[in-house]
Amino acid sequence: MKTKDKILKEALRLFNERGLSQVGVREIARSLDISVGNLSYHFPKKEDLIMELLSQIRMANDARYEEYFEGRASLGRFLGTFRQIMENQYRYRGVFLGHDEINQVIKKHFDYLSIEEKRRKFFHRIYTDLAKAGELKLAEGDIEFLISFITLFGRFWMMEASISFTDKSKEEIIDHYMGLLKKQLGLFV
Amino acid sequence: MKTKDKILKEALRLFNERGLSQVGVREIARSLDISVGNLSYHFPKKEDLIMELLSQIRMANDARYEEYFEGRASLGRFLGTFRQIMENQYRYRGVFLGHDEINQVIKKHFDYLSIEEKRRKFFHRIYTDLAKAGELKLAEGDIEFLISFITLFGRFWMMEASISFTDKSKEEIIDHYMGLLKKQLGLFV
DNA sequence: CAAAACTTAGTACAATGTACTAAGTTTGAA
DNA sequence: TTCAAACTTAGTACATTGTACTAAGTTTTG
Repeated sequence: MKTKDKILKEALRLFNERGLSQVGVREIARSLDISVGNLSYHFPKKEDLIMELLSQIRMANDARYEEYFEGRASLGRFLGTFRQIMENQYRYRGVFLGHDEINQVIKKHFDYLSIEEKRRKFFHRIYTDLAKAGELKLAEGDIEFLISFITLFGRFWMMEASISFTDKSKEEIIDHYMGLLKKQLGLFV
Repeated sequence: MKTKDKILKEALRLFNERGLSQVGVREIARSLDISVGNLSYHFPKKEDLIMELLSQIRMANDARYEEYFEGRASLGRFLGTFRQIMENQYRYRGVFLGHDEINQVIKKHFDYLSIEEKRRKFFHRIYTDLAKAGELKLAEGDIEFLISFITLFGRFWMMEASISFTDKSKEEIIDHYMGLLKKQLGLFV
């Protein structure tokens, strides 16, 4: 294997282990028994390394989608494709994960599992009450689904916004995401 | 205002401006015209500062939820509460945002808006085809909703997993999130 | 009034990303 | 085979970062 590929492979391994920001170029070089100068020859900046990994993900994902479009449209096929995408993302998880100080700080200082537990109970109560009051019609499993939805949603809507809506105002952004939440809950009215 | 509060306020302002990892303790001190030693007296570690801000968010949010629980259960009231939560999160967005190298790298090197556009068209086609094939029953606005959902979902399921499911295997994690996606799409079958 | 709380300026250290040099080695095309 | 390009090495250097400490002052408060 070419040194360049070795670097990419080992870097991804280390990123998956500890996260993007926790792995320095010196460590990647040390782990491969090559010099920093060598690594620097192939990837002058850490960014270049990350970019290469990102390109690999994109190419792999694009290939999956193209495969999908070649066949007939079916829910089963789509779900299969999406699962492959997820597997692929997981393979490169280090590129996406652990690069955030914040979650590390939270995990270090808060009893995060109990916060999670509390949050679940919170929403469970909210949805149960709404069902009792006749505001929502919830079947078996719906509550768990809605809890998962709002957990993911509440945690990441703002990151999503910072990526997708760079030029929108606070009000527009919040309106947009409130619209999503309303629509989602509206499916159970 | 006490110095401690001044520090918190200015730190948040800078974090909101450029993101957690882009603002150093020296800059916060300089910006306030106080010494690093002084800042260090109040917050020995940057983490301590972040923790304080996080606590403020939590307290504010908890207060909103408690208010909600004091009144009667209604969808409208819940949505109102959630909007307040979102406003609050937005106020502290710097603590959550921009702390990730990855999005900065992506935005710097890729034409991100066109990728976004392409992704939307991708999913638009997928859902339209599925509707035509009779696999999904989609009314006005449903497609936009599903696109927004899968965009958020596909981007953040893994981060969510890294927070919520620390002990689960890859297969279990992917199964769980595939379950959510199936359930969501199942609502339109 | 005295102690506690606060503030200052300054130093220090290890780690990081980045950048460069001068020298060798390997490899592939003419 | 030859020779230039591609690759690899070890080492140096620099600015920036989080973190930690000191010794000295000032302000606040019980």
